[in-house]
Amino acid sequence: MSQAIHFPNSAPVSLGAIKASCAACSMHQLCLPMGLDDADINRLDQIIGSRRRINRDERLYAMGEPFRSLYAVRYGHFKTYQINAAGEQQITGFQMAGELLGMDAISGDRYHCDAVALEDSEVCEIPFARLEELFGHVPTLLRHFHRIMSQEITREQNVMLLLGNMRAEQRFAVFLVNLSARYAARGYSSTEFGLRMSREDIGNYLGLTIESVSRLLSRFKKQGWIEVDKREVKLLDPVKLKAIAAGTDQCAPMS
Amino acid sequence: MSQAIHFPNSAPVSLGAIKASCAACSMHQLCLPMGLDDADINRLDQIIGSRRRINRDERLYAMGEPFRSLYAVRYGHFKTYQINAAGEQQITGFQMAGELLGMDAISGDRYHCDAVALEDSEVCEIPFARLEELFGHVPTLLRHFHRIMSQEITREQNVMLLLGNMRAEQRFAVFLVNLSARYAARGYSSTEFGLRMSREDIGNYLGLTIESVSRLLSRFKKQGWIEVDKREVKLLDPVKLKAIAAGTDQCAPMS
DNA sequence: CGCGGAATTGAAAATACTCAAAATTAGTGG
DNA sequence: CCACTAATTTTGAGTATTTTCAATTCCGCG
Repeated sequence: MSQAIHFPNSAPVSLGAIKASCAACSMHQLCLPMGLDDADINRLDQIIGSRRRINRDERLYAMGEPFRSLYAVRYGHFKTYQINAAGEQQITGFQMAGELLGMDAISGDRYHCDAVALEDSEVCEIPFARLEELFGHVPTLLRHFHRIMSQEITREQNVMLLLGNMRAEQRFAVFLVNLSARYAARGYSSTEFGLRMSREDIGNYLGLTIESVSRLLSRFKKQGWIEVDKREVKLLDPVKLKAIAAGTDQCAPMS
Repeated sequence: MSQAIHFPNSAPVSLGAIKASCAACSMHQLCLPMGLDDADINRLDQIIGSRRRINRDERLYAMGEPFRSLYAVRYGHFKTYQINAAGEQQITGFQMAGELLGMDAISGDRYHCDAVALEDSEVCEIPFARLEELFGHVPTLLRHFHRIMSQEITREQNVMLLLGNMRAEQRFAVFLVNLSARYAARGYSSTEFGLRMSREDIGNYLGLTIESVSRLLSRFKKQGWIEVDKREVKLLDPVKLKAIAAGTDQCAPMS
């Protein structure tokens, strides 16, 4: 935890000023440069700031800080959460490599949530003012940026559906299936992965208590749908899990 | 309810091809043209399609339909909702004059939810392809568009917080206070307004049953916080309601 | 006047929460 | 590498909030 302290005025120099390169990045098919030709990728590269390393439990940005940059996750995992007046906290998402952070800040010039690394991670800083300049010259980039923002809107609508209409079992199945699909898209196993977040984080995200999450995990294990060892998870019956997640599962849920 | 029937293939011709005019629209300070100078408003006017009248219970667009246009509400109210594989429905928002519909469709070229009028309403059609062209010429417009999308993201994050962390009483207070603020911003009374949506819609939006909403309404009335007559609501103690909504209310909630 | 959708109210039931304690795991320093 | 401590997770029992089911009531409209 020694690096949990913030140095608001110190430049992010952990790795020197290593420029990020979209062209060379393994995530460029999922991230902002998706669909750009080489020339345009180079233009994007030129505006992208340095990489920045964020250690586990460190904050990338905090609610209320002035907004200057979006961040693309290079590797590692983040969580973003909101806190209201009463101190109630809601995790609004878990982000992994290739995903963009900070889009909720554009409207108010300040970040609207906190972003914290779940493990040692690295991000590319994307100064938003320069990105806006580039939009005028690279229409493809602008179009793709709109898609990404729109995707974030639909992602959140799906979470609203989850929180508003689903019971605990279904919520948890949706959570597992969603992680599975995202790892698959990144070339990782869709059936075996480590949960980067605590049970508490999962519960907060799903609108459940930590105890409920723990019970769910035990029950899914007992049913033979998953295997769990600490934070390592193995999906033994992905079809069943998908059915539960979709709400099309026939079998009555039992204790 | 005679208008509850849908005419999917009938052209929206109710008012002929009346062009919308942002400059003359009372909502232009809240809507897309916010902050544009007269010259730029004119350019926007030129691309904006005809007004379109949508009667109560009619659909403006349906999930899966190809996306071509955003819509700005001129007057009236809409609800947008999502349906998943199992037929579970979640209302993702209620939109009123000056608000934009369809931003969730940009990512996939198809609308991701249904939009239905809660009362006889009118929208301006904004062909998205032409709007994109205009972005290249009117940076102020582009910047404002990004703000609007970003605002939608934060709005949804707030709903996530509501659905994930709040009990029924607080959810309902948030709902009332939010409507109040939005009417105030439009020059209407912040303490007296009609609910355009059914109890069922409210419940669906807030992740509660219709019975719970009804009980909440009765309880708030009994406490002297509001007056209710059918769908007309009067906020008698806005301070108290705001405190409950913020979660900073001191008094223990009682039955 | 009567029908039908919408809303209210009551009682019973269920799901998930709270509180409490035990077990496991991770982190730290010797 | 081990021991110790703190943090996280699991499990159990009892409780509370909200849902479900059922029965009215209210209202708009033909």
